[in-house]
Amino acid sequence: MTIYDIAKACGVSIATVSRVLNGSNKVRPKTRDLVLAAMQEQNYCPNPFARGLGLDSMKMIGILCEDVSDAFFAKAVSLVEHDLRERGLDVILGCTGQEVAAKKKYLQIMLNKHVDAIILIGSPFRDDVDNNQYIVDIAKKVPIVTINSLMEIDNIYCVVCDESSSFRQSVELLAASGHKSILYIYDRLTYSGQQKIKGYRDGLMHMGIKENPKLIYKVRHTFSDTQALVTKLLEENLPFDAIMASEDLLAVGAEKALVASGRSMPVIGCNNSILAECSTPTLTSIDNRLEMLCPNAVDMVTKILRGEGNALPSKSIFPSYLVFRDSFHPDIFSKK
Amino acid sequence: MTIYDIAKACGVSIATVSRVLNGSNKVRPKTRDLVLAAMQEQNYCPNPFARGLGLDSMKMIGILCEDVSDAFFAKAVSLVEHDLRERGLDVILGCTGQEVAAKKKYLQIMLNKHVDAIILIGSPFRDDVDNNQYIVDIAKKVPIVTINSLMEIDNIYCVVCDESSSFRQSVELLAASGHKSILYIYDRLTYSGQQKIKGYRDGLMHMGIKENPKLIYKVRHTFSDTQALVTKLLEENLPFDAIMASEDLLAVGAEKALVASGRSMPVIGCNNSILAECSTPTLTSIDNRLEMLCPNAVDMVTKILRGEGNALPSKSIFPSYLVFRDSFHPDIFSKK
DNA sequence: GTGAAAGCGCTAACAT
DNA sequence: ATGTTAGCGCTTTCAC
Repeated sequence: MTIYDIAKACGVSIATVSRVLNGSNKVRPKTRDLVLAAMQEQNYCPNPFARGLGLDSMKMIGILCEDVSDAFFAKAVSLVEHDLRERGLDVILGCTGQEVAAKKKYLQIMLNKHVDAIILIGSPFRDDVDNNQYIVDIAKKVPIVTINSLMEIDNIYCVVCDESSSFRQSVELLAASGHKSILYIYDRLTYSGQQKIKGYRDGLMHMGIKENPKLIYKVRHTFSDTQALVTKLLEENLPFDAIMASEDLLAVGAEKALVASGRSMPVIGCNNSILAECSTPTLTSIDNRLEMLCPNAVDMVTKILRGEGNALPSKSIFPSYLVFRDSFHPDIFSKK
Repeated sequence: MTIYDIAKACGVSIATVSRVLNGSNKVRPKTRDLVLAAMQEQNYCPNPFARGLGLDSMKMIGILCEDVSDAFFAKAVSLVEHDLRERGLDVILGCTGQEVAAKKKYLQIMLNKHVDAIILIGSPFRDDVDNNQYIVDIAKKVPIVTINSLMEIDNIYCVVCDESSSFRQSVELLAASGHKSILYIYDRLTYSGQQKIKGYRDGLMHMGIKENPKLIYKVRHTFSDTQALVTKLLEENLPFDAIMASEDLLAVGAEKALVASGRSMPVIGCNNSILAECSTPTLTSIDNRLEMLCPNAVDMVTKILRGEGNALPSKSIFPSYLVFRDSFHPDIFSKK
């Protein structure tokens, strides 16, 4: 079933069929209806490869993230996919893992597949000169929209959440309620990771608290490692009276350690994920607004594809906010 | 950069270039090396659309699931993507949601995109005659491999986990340790959902326990609804002394209700997800072996694409197993 | 073993 | 408003 069959059936040329296919207005309504009817009847569907060949586009958007099995990325992919689909855009998914080499490979794969645009979720590159150069080159060939990652590169549009301010606010609320020795646990210093710790430090500074390097720990991105760490710190009697973590997963590990040791203190996580709801106590968490970032990113993509890229902000910053649950509430956790 | 450029640079015809591109053996090694070198040097990469047009294949596999933001689907997608990628196959992702109409639409989209195969994760269709007919038709046009869904349809290969037996085993272990009034909470009766409840019932029967319909509840796929339900049942003094749930998410909700009410009894979930590790108490859960199912499914896809489909089992069944954690251990939970 | 040439199904410039 | 035709970049007969 090709354009030729439809043309023949309607007694018109393939050009006319192609026109109605592409919604050209240079076709008489009556003819259009005729063609449309034939398409309907014969259940015609244009060959995407042929179309791709001609237009150099198959209306596919590459989505790259480190790991869809992670709740944060999974949610982002889900939101993005939904919105892209609504606009008739298909999603080709790549899970890069954390290695820079693999990420480059994936970008190249997307490029080779001639995707119309790439949405990068999370911070895929370090700020090494080399790596930046690489992505600069890619961005020259295909528009890139990043979600929660910031880079000042031509043809790259960044949609980020200002997590920093909520981290800062958290510190301030904790300090205001008497908790000034705040353990900070993080796993990685991606763009987002840097913003978070910056917020933590800003908060300390603003409250006139001197940063204590012994209260800052880097762990692997696992629940159990964090649990083990906090358990150890508690045993060592490291003096801290609150815990903040860069991710819910880590925060939950910390909570487990607290519960096991019979201790209690405020804990604040980030991502406002299902883990925050399920954990015990339920976890106060920073919501980084994927529900806003993702649609916004998709919106940018569609505008870029319409050629309206130059009317778009290179950075869009959304506010984050704190969702209070049992692990910390500003009212109830004041030290007496 | 096209095949013509390479041909010109090597002083051969495009046919020869095409041959080395496709690994034909009808080309002299020396010529091959020449062409290969030129490709390397000029950084040539074949246009996938043109290739697609000729071969009617872009080496893309459609992956369909209801919702990647769900931990179970996310894990499956992650595993499948990884293995497909290893074989040079790309993933085009579709999140269908639960409505049958949407699922049909997505299948059609994949068909229209001329994917080489479709991997269906979870049970997408009910067993209505109509719906089956629909997927029968699709399966005639593109091979389908399902993960954790069973349908006896030509050209559909099913890779499933026998969750039933672990549900049965769970009931038996519970009963053996004195817990014979087992609350069963489920959200949906997909293929997998049916197997699970069947296992529950088989277990009861095997242990000579009469099934009590008042102990079986259907809830929405949310943590909080389950929590609310169990809280209510506890308040009503419904007599049950253990809880099984079709999913970890529900089981965690049940645990929350128990903890809040100060009660304690065995709880068993399913999926062995991160939730099972993070919850309090940690959740005994049934592992449905995605790590085995997914690679197996991908393996089938590659074989089908090589034309070895007829040498493949139409159903592959993997065993599940119980992972014991704090919420139930056969040794420690015996009623005295 | 290699080349010439005919498609694959569509888009778009050009002609009418 | 509609038709003709030349590509798009590759695969694949069919000759040689």
